[in-house]
Amino acid sequence: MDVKTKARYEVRAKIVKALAHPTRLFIVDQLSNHKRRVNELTDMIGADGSTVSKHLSVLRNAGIVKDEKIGASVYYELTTPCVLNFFGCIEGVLKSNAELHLAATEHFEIQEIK
Amino acid sequence: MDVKTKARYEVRAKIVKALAHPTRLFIVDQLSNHKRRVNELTDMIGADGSTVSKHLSVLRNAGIVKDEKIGASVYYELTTPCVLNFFGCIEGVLKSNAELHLAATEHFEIQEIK
DNA sequence: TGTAGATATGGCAATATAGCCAAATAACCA
DNA sequence: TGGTTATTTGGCTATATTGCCATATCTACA
Repeated sequence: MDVKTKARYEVRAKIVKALAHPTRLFIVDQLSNHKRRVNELTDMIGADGSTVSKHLSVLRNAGIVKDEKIGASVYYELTTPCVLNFFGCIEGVLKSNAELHLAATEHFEIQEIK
Repeated sequence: MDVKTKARYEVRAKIVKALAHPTRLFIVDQLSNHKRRVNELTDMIGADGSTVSKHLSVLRNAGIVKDEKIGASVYYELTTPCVLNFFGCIEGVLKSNAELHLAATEHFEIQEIK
């Protein structure tokens, strides 16, 4: 893999990596409809404020969310609704996994009966 | 976030995490058209065979690829073409990042001229 | 059977990530 | 100004991930 190709995949991996955490997926999901204050997100998540703040900065560095300061609060919103497509993609994989698992289970049962 | 919701996001994060590496994105891309032998992938990637094998097992554990042994070789293929949608999603974020960056640059230049 | 080729696994060191606490910064208001 | 709230940052430890080497496993085939 040449240097240029490698760089290409690294840029893309950075974005995927930013989404690769349950809390950050939750945040993206919550931002799909409304802007939210850090505070609101912290309450929903139930983690330390500093932890949530760091997750938000990972998302911001990847360009997935942007922030806007209003008064003492900081509001976060999705940079582009595109990311929501990720959820559809994930569901697709989950669905196919479920089907495979079901098939495997059925196969196992048939073997048991034999 | 209650236990059930948390579990829900953890399952999804596991799949995203499996894709969150440049080499693994490359592999998925390569598998989008053909099945490939481990050997072929190793040659294309230019890493140690054991390294590639471990990346493949990460993808397999997440249900993203499946393997089939034919003779002495193991062929890998995508479990579902769904994952290819990920690339479209990523490009969407990259595009929006590029636009933001452009806008930020323009804004900076205007300020400089003032 | 023995040897070669293809793949997977165990183990290890380097590095990255996560989450908490404490402290810094910023905005608001009495 | 001083206190209060909202958010971020620094620092630390625990844990996870990566990638290489050496080694094991499996298949083919001489």
